[in-house]
Amino acid sequence: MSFEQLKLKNQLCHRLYMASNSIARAYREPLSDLNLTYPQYVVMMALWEQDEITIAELINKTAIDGGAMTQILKKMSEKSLLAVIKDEHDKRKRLVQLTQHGQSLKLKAADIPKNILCKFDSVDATQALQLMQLLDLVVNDLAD
Amino acid sequence: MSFEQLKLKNQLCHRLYMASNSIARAYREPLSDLNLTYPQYVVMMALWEQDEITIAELINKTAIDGGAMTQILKKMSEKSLLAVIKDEHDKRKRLVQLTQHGQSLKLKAADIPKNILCKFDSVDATQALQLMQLLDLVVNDLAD
DNA sequence: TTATTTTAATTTGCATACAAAGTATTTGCA
DNA sequence: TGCAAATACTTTGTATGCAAATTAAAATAA
Repeated sequence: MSFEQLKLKNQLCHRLYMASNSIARAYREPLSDLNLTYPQYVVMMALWEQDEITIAELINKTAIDGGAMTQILKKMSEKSLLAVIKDEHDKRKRLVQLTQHGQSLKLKAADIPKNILCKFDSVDATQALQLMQLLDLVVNDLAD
Repeated sequence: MSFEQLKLKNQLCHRLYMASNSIARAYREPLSDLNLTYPQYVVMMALWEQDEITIAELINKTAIDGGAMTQILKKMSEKSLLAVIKDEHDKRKRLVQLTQHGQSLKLKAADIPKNILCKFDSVDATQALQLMQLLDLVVNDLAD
């Protein structure tokens, strides 16, 4: 039996694994200038879009695991990028708030997406969009 | 300034991050029956295709990090799925060899791909193929 | 109101990623 | 031949990703 379905070349998941790792690796260098890891950068992007949201909302926006989020926020807090403050209305919740420093970093980050995209010689804008749409289908089908 | 390029909805990388995590999570349950993690399953698939290859070749096929590979092989060796043996021709190299148990697991794994694919209600075979081709472009563009 | 359930976070233990440093061999070149 | 450079791995330290257990507080039911 050939077991075609078990060959690596036919594995969508393995492609995603490689692509996700490759692209995250590509971000490492530009992000190291900002002293951010990729998940930390994702948190920053979420907060630049909407500041002062609960941890649960941040988890929802970023799809970062809750247990990891606690650690990530702790480290980012130590770097004075943000502060985690209590929600007076609901003491179970905590709000995440960018510091001045965290807000100002947005300007320095503005060029990063362009610097990553220029590494794609074989993928044009149309294909990138198509790729994102297909990935959305995958994520939605696997949600819950 | 709107900084459209920094919004999460426009990030290819974040899509890949979510999709890769989602699909790896989907594999957890079926793989737990085989007592395998996803990266371990990738190693098994590589070895089912070609047994008795060097660690370097295994790293090349799977795109798993070298440092991680050492640990993964150690755990898999402890589970008697494979053995890491010396290459007599080049003492720097080590060969990875499936055990009988490791080989026989292929039969039990044969149904896994089908069980994952059936979770995709919105992605047909054509789209899955297209997605894999686009991911290959991304990986190739980012290689080295 | 009190007990039960649900929600929001944190903690813990295990398994990778990854960069960088270290070790053992082998190659290649002067 | 002898030694620097390249290879093949392993080790170490940091940062997640994830499931499961735990803690605290709010919501809901009896």
